[in-house]
Amino acid sequence: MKAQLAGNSNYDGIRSFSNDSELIEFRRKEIIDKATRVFVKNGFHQTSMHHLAASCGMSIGMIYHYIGSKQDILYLIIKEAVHRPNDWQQTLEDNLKYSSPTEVLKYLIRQYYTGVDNTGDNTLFTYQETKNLDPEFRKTIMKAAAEDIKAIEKVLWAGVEKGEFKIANIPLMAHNVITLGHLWSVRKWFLGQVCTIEEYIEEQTSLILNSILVEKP
Amino acid sequence: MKAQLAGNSNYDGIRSFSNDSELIEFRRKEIIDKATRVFVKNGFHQTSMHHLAASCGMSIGMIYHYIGSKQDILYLIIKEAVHRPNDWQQTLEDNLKYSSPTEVLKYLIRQYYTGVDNTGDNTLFTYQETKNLDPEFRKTIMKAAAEDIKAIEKVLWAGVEKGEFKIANIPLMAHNVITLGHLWSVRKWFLGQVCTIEEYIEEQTSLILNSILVEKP
Amino acid sequence: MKAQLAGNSNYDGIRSFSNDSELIEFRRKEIIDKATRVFVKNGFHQTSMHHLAASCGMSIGMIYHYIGSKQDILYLIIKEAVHRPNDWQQTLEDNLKYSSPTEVLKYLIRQYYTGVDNTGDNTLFTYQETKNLDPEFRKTIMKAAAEDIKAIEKVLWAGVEKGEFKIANIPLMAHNVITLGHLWSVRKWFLGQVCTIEEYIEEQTSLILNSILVEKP
Amino acid sequence: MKAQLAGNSNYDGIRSFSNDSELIEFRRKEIIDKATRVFVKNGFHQTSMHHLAASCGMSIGMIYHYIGSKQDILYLIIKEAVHRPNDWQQTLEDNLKYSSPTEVLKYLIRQYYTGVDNTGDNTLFTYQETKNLDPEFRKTIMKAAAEDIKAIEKVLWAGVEKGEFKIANIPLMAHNVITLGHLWSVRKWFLGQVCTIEEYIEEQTSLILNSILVEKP
DNA sequence: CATGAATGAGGTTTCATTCAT
DNA sequence: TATGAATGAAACCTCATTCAT
Repeated sequence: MKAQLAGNSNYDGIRSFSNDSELIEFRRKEIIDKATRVFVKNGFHQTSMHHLAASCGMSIGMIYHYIGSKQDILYLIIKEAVHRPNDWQQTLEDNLKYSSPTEVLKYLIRQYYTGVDNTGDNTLFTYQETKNLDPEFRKTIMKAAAEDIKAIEKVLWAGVEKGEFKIANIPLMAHNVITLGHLWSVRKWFLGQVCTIEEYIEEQTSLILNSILVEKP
Repeated sequence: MKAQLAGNSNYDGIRSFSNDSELIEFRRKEIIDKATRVFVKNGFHQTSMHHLAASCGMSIGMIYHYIGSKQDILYLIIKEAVHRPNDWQQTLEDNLKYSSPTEVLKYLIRQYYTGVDNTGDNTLFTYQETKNLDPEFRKTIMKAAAEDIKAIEKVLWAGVEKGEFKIANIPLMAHNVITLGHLWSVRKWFLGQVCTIEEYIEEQTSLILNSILVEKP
Repeated sequence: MKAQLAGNSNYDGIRSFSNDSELIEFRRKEIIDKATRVFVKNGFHQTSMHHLAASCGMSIGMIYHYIGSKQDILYLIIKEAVHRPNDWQQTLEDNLKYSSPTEVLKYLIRQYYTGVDNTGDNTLFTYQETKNLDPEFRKTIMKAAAEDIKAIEKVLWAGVEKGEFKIANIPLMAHNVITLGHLWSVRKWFLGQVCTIEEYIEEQTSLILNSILVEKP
Repeated sequence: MKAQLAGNSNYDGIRSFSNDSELIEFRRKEIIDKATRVFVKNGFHQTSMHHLAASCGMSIGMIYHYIGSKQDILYLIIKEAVHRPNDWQQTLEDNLKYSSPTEVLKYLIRQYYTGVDNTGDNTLFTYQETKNLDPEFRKTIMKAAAEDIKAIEKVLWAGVEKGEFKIANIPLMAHNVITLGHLWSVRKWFLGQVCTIEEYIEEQTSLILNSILVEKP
């Protein structure tokens, strides 16, 4: 394994001084995980790299071996938060073949809301800090967010076509499905007092279905 | 030995160097109004006092005559944003005497959502920056937010008692009423593409009513 | 004198946070003067802003009120070093009307070399640090340097036209006139041991005249 | 208690971790050659060891096996640049026995200037970076530079003694011979536009001879 | 009352050098 | 012998706040 223009490589669009992509991925995961916790707790701007390094149990220099800038960390955190719940999109098509849109929607809501609950405060963080990203990064994030909504729209369309749903504004309703999930994270400080995540999923599912089902339950 | 440390009074919990409370209120309003616009546009941390002073058409020194710190400005902005839509709370009791809960709820939703729309990006700002407040300030803000929900709960209770509504979890539903209003501000970047504020109010009103009305429309 | 978009102004192509152009000029002169001495002594990269501020008897923040970056200081120093000896260019045309090119050339050499001697180590500094400038700045400096040579070319041309001089390559000879002046500064560590500036001027003048005069002295 | 601190020998005044002097010399040559190119292009301070290692096709650790510090590399580069054109000094004595001082001087100028042209930007680099050396190193370099001038002085003296030359200040004239050679490198950006190295040698040779020859050509 | 020049601690980031592998 | 991950001091620069005028 020769020359390779050592150092100053570029992994996943973000500068690194290592060429060992496995190590990069490993260290970045470490950094992102810790940074998420610290940033969510104290805020992005309030957390200094000094403090972050201490929290990571790394030296400052080490962080900058695997990451280009503080901004990049923010980007990676938000990107992960936005992309993680997307896994369900892949199985969506399959599900629609074998189950009724109503069942698929119920299933998706449960999957997505559970995902949001599991990511802890990441979703809240995304809501709060996306605006601090460079425009280019912000665009990427918003596109990813729009895709979530697109996926829900597909299910709603399927339901309308099969005569199960009646919906005035499909994109708006899809948006409601997604953002009512986010709200669990954003307003946990209040909602946690009035219900569990299970109850929340139940209630919000019925809120939505009540509004779109042709044959009311 | 001088008589007294000149200025340095305390108005509304925030330091000022003036003793003329009318002037303090006047200047603070000026500052808050301009600061809201600038902070919402550029973010709290990204805006320097230098930039803020320029945007206010004031000197830095002048701002510090009427305000104790940059944090104080943030607090005053958020306090205003949270309190402004609360006006409707006062007329709520009266309305319930003369109209059906359904009508009152419809009216409140329209009032509240229109208020959110009018405050521009303030609601979004509050979502993003509340965490930057000192804990003491943050508590005050969250209490005010909880009061909004309490007010909606009253209407829902009234509806349940009169047999118009059937609601599994009243606080959760009240929360939905309020936060679906906030979403218009927080997700305007997406929602603005699929509907107007009028349509949004209509759709969300029917979403909620569909779910709670005993006699479906 | 109203608004004026306080702060963050731009004076002479370089950022400043003051709007008082007289003060800017005064402070910048202070900074440049001290910085020249320190940079010449210790080198540009070896001198920290901390050290520079101490040498200026200012705080770091104060320097950054009147200057955009460390680079800007370098630029201003070099610009001054290049522009200062240029004063003679203006009187050049007049001189050529009333005196013989030979006399004018003698006079110019004396003026220019004396100027170089007076600027102390600035010329040396310019030779050493121009490459550290941003390309844009470097271009400006090199253009200014080329103008010096152009001015000397004029005199040589006049001499050739009047039949006083015979020169194979005028730009090269003009270049020699200028750079032999610079050499006094660049190699003072050696030349200072073998002659005074007066003798240097005398010897180099005769070196040049010997080579170009049609009637050898 | 280990036998000896492994490696850590000292070759040519500069630390190395190897004891194989042939290998040291081989590696150092590699390093110096590449470093010269990179430092000349980007500047000493602007080039990181990271970048240098990449340019050398070596690891950082390997460089530090054969060299004590970044400074040491600078010293070795400059030392080489100063010493390389010195080869002619050895044949100088012989030449003076069989040829006239005028011919020897002509020959030396051609040799020296051609040498400067061949070393590319090394001479310029030496001009710019010598000051960055530690005082001790700098002294060594300046002594070597003074020797060049001494060598030229010998030829001039010989010419004066034989009645071929008439020179007011021999060290100054010797200095001119050398530094007019350096100028080709330092001011190539300008001179390259007005003549070739061949023309430059011709013109400068006649500039000098015109001034010192007793019998003008 | 009003100004904005001045401060300097603390922010992010770089990079020469070391050392475990 | 050879590597490059890891370190952390120190660099440049920002900005909330003060205070003399």
